[in-house]
Amino acid sequence: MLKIYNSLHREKQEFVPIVPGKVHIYVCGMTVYDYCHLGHARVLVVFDVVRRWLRASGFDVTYVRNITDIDDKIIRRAKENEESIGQLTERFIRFMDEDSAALGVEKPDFEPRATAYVPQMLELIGKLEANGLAYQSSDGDVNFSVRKFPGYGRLSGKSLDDLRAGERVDVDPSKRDPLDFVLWKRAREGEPSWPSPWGDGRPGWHIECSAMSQNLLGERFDIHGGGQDLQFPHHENEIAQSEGAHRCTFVNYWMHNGFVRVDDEKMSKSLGNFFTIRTVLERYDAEVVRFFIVRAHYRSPLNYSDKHLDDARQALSRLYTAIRDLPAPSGLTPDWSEAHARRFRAVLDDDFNTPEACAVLFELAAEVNRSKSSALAGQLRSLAGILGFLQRDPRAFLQSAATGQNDADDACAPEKIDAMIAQRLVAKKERNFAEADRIREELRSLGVVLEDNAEGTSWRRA
RNA sequence: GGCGCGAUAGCAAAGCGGUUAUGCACCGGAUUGCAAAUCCGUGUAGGUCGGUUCGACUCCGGCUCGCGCCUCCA
Repeated sequence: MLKIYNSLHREKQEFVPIVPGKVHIYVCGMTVYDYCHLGHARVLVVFDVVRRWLRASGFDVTYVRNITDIDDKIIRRAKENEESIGQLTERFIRFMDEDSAALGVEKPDFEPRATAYVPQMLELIGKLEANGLAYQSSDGDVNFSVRKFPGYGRLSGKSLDDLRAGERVDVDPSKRDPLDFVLWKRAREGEPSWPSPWGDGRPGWHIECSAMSQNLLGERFDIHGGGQDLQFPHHENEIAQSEGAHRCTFVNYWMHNGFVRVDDEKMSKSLGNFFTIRTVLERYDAEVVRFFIVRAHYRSPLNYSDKHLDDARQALSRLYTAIRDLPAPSGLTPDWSEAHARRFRAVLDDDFNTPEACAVLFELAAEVNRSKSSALAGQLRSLAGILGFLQRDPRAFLQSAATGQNDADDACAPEKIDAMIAQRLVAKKERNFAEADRIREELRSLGVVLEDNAEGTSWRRA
């Protein structure tokens, strides 16, 4: 029985899908005007794991992750770059696809783009107006009237009056309440716009997700996810819009992943302390980055540093080492009756406890090392596969370049390493251990570790 | 100011009212020509002050410190 921590109720709840056997998930994706950073990597990976686990649990999952391809920052960036909005967004969508593929994140079933759903947004705004929840202000924008929606603030645990007291932005005098948010922005010179009953303009940010989720998943669906920073105001506003228009519960389970931090501060664009995924991938294996993310609980903060990634690499190496010399094809289905698999299932069913699931994998790895059992090695591989790792050829992983190293570097090329191993073997046969050790030390200084065993000598990168 | 989250060993990170988390690092032993890998084993915890309890890292309260949201943000 799966339990999910529901942000809406601040407690773990038994997961009951709306339609038995089916799960509909919507996750807020990226605004595509720049490279994805590690914070984005975390949302991508966290909900990829959620999706994989639901599927492994037998659910038929429909997973939607949207793309915001029109907003203030996109317009500004395109102007700065002197390119069209389409050129800018297409490029960063491609980069996002590359980054997520590298991290082992499966493509969502649907990746709706905001610009393709403007008619649906207008329809939704029309409903809100008809329900007395939207009004056009004197400056032409259409706003949502938060005071008219009784449940406003429930998800974020805020009351309108508390929010008011903490007001930190200049009040827009055209709004009836300072917290009213824009549904439709009137057209401005030099900005893209669409025709609408309220005049030419473009959509506000929040209305996108309400329109796209409704069109792809229905007026009510199972799980809505996103980063913690979207809880307020974005998700609060989505609830107000969707429930205000349809008069029914919008989402049953709200899930929010914790932030990635740098030096105990949130990694964000505004703070300028972010690392892009591709920068990190220049120095670390993508699977290591994924493992680093999965090893922490999705709701906890995750501190980024080279040291932590080095640690993750060592840990993942242990798992790959366990299956290195045993025939364990990838792509197997776990034997769910086996003890480790049962524990693995139990901990993931408890609000996706991936750190505990990793602990189970390490215990299983120790068992594999003791027993040399191919069946257990296959079990290890198939369980790890559910979390999206341990599917590569173990040698390929262990011999892949570690931090700051490069396969193209002559001294580190595999052929060169093999040649030196052959030389060392000759020295060993002649019982010239001084020479054998010298060669081993030379490789060691190049970051290559030799391991002698019954079958011969194998190597890996430190 | 309002609302919320957290404080676990050298580092990272979980569960749990009493019995080994786990990984990295470290130490001892086995193994090895010596190593590495692996196995066996030891050690290192639970911010602070109280309370509940036969018993608390785990529940409750105060305090201290840190973080987040309240403005765009995954």
